[in-house]
Amino acid sequence: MRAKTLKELATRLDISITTVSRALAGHEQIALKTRQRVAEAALAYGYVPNTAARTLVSGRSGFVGLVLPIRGPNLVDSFLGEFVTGLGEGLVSRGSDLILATAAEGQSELSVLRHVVESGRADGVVITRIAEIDERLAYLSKRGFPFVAHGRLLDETTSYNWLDTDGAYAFGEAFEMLYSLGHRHFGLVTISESMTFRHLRQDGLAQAIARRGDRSVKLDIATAPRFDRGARVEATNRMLHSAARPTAIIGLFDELALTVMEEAARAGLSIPRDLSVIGFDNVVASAYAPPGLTTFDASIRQAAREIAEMLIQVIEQRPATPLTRLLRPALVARASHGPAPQVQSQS
Amino acid sequence: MRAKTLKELATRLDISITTVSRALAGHEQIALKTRQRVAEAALAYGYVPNTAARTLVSGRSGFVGLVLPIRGPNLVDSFLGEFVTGLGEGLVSRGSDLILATAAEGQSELSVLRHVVESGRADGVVITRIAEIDERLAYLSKRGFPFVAHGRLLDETTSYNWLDTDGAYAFGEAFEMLYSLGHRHFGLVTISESMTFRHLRQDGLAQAIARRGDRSVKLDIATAPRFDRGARVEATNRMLHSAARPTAIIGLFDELALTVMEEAARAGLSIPRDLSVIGFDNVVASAYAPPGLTTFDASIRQAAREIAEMLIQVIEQRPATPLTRLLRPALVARASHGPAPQVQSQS
DNA sequence: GTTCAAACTGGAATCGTTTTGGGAAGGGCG
DNA sequence: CGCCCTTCCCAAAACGATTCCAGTTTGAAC
Repeated sequence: MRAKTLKELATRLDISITTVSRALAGHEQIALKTRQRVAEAALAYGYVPNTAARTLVSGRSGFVGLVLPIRGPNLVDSFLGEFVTGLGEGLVSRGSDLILATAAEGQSELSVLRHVVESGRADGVVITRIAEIDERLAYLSKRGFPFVAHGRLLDETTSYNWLDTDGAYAFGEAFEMLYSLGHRHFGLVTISESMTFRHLRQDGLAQAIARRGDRSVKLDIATAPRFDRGARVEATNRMLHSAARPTAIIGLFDELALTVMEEAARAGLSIPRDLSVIGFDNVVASAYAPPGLTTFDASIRQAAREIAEMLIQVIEQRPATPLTRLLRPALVARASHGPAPQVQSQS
Repeated sequence: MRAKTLKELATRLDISITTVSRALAGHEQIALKTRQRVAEAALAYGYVPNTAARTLVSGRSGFVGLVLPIRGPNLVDSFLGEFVTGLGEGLVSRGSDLILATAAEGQSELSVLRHVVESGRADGVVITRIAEIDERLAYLSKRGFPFVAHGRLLDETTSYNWLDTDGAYAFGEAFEMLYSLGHRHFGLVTISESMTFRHLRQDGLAQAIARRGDRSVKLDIATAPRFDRGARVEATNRMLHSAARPTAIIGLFDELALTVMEEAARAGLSIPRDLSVIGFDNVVASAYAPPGLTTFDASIRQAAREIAEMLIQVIEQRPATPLTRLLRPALVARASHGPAPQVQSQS
């Protein structure tokens, strides 16, 4: 069965192609009666305009691209799953669809991005997990191609469209809450890659500690590569089994905090009695991992939905000044934090 | 910056458009020297063919569509995350990309599918989670549009391309293993939706029980809607706290089994001492949930990769007889199963 | 009955690529 | 030197929708 064309529909209606096209587009200049007649016929005949032809002439593809970031064991982890869900929701309401482009083995993410852009497959793209020096961002900016970044550069002079969740704020809050619960010895489980969100969050924590000005506060840091689960577990355990174990551990994001909880349980520690754990993101799994992870809600899905809307706006209106949006994450107090245990080695 | 066209490239090279097009496509009839010259120039100039134009004339979009199934709280759950990952991997190696189409609020999955198909956005589609009476399958078959189903109908007379994991086999094996460990009282946590995989797995279990012919074997079934976590937890707890609790519980898929483990832990039961739990799918999380879920490896990612390859084959070659592939899932023995506890009410 | 604007419709060009059906150089052979 | 056969290249016609620039009708006004 061949696809139905505008021409066929026009022949059936004994009307010119032009008129049919206009009628379907709802132009005022076409008589209302004609428009209705055409609309009915199109529906009955099952006509759907050919995307390629439309794209070719209009220059709009109706697609938004997302290049899947460099892979872990799973390209689509819990974060990305929620993110994609939100994007999809945000886009569908505006009539766009999502292209998921994957980098092949040994192919750089940038080259995939470049291909998506240059081939006109998409009208705009979303990039996530911004690195300190982000070549994707640089390329898109220079190219003048519509995009919205989830996250932002440290350098505030470059201007582009972004949406971010205020990690510095959250980590400051986390410290304050734990401090007021009596904690003085903190642990941070983080990643070795230089993503900007890592810096923002860590700086937020460091600044909060500095603000407090209490010399008795100690901070241990455990680092492991983003996708190396083995190394992460090992780093976590080194921290958990060190002579002076922190009484509160903060994970750079939920996955790390969840690992801490698992390993702590394995080591026979009771949470939150022996150890407080706090994460960031509020991934779905965080609610179910016993005893329930206290975390900050980055409302990933909602954020992605907003990103989709921003991007549509950028595509359609090309605003002169960049759109930026900083979301303030809310604390989700579950059961993984509590007062600091009385430790002998400390006052 | 406007996109680069073939014409511009041809002008630069002082060669006709035709020749450039052919040279890039690697036609034999173009002198090797010319081909190389063109290839170099294209690279240097940064030329990338326009997808829309190419699609229009060739009738191939280079896209494969996946309509996201009816939503739970998350469109992209752990299963779908792995599935999408595999699809992406399988497609990229063949030069295709993935379109993720989402159904808008109140829009049926079928209508989205129909739109994707009729508008020529995709050359083929993948459908997953087949229902007993599946209108998507019916539509695509009738329309003669290339597709591959993940899962299959119960009725074996309809013919189409599918790949499935042998759930009946797995559930039979699960029973046999547990039976030989002394279990006689079984529980099954399942869903209320009539997906075919549910029937296949349940039937596999029922048949294995029947084959054994031991009248002392008992099977309790707890049912809850697929996406209603509250109901699922409740159903699980009814089973766990019933007067005669099963000694072994099988989850229709990992997520259900994981819930059983969580609730069992909450109820103070020790796994596998007090209760054996077995799942199906081998989702990533199953390895990390304490004490490690024994499950069957549906190798979702690998399966999706194969589906991608099958679909490409269907698109390119339109084979006369449908491609079908039944994968045999392997048991992944972790720590959630063991010998049946000595219960007083049983021998 | 003519004129003119308003209301509606149509022809043809356009988007960037692939492909069909030739056509012009170059070289070997008689 | 002329003929034919390769080898290499090109002009033009698709593909299906949008849109510019007119062209035709209709109906009211004079």
